[in-house]
Amino acid sequence: MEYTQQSGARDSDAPATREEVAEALEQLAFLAVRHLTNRDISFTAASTLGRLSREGPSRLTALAADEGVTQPSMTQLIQRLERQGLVTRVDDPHDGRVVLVAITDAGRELLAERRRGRTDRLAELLATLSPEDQQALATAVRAATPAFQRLVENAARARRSPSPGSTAS
Amino acid sequence: MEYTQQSGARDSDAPATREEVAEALEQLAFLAVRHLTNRDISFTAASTLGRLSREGPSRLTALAADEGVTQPSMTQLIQRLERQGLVTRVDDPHDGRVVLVAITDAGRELLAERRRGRTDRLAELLATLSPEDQQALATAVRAATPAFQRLVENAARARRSPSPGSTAS
DNA sequence: AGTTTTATATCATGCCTCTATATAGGCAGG
DNA sequence: CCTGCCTATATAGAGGCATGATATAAAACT
Repeated sequence: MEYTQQSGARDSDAPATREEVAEALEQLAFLAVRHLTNRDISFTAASTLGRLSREGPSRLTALAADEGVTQPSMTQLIQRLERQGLVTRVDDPHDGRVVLVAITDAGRELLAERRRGRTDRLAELLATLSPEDQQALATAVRAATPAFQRLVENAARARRSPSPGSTAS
Repeated sequence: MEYTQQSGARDSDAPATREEVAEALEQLAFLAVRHLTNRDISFTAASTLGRLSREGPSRLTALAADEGVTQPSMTQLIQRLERQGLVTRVDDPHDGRVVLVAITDAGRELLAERRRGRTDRLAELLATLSPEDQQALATAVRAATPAFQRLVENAARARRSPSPGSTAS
């Protein structure tokens, strides 16, 4: 419908190119991993805990599929988390093969703690910027959030049912 | 990097708060780690290769300090990278203790390949958005880039000389 | 010359993931 | 019922990636 914009020409007033967006995201990934990462548990561990927190008790295989790791990896991860008291495992009375994994209060507390830590560090970083820069970031974030939410949603969907051409290198 | 559901609709005319910016950056970071990460080599390995590419041959201890890992970790990492042909080690004629690590052509090619892969995946993701959303994201990225560059710069500086209150949880 | 500092290597350990394979419960067909 | 298949989870073995403690050798400093 409203595709009046898409011309082939690219002058200095043109919108950011795809490469530009890619560059920004790469820098952000770098920033995130370098300055926002806790080293207490792994990324997959934290992501799994978050999922258990949001979605409730789940099967091992479901978790493995959602997190994009193999089932044995998830078994080991859950064993470690259980050893740390962050999750518990309950047998499913309806199916003797199934183990349901649930987050514990300690697990929730760890999530909250990590979240606080990240937000605090981010606040420290933002505080190093001039008010104008802070304002610019805030405005850009507001403008981008709706589109970005959809992007994240699509990314999650794409992961659940990957298209044939997208092989992770 | 777990993000809980944004509860409560946000007043669309209110300015973005620091928490809002933090939230958005966290989500963005999550997306980047989750959907833009290659699993061929580790983050530290990729980051080290990138540094060697940008800054030329370096000492082991300098690399370890810059990447925030211990010297033995860097020694092992460099050994692996050398085994893979991505870096070479040269003795420093001026100092018999020193080993200078340099990236090889294969290393540069790997970096370029990873970059292409990320950009391609990002292009796939962006293509799932409406033209309006793509436009909104591109504009926001362009507007945020200068401030974000300074944020990254400050973050790197903060890492080199950490302030007393910022302990990684 | 002797001590200390610097640069790197080695060792033992633990996390995290993989592939391949094993066990065990559930479900059908005969 | 029991044989065979599918599904859910566990185990074994291997490798990458990080750690702390310690060793070795070269340089620097008394």
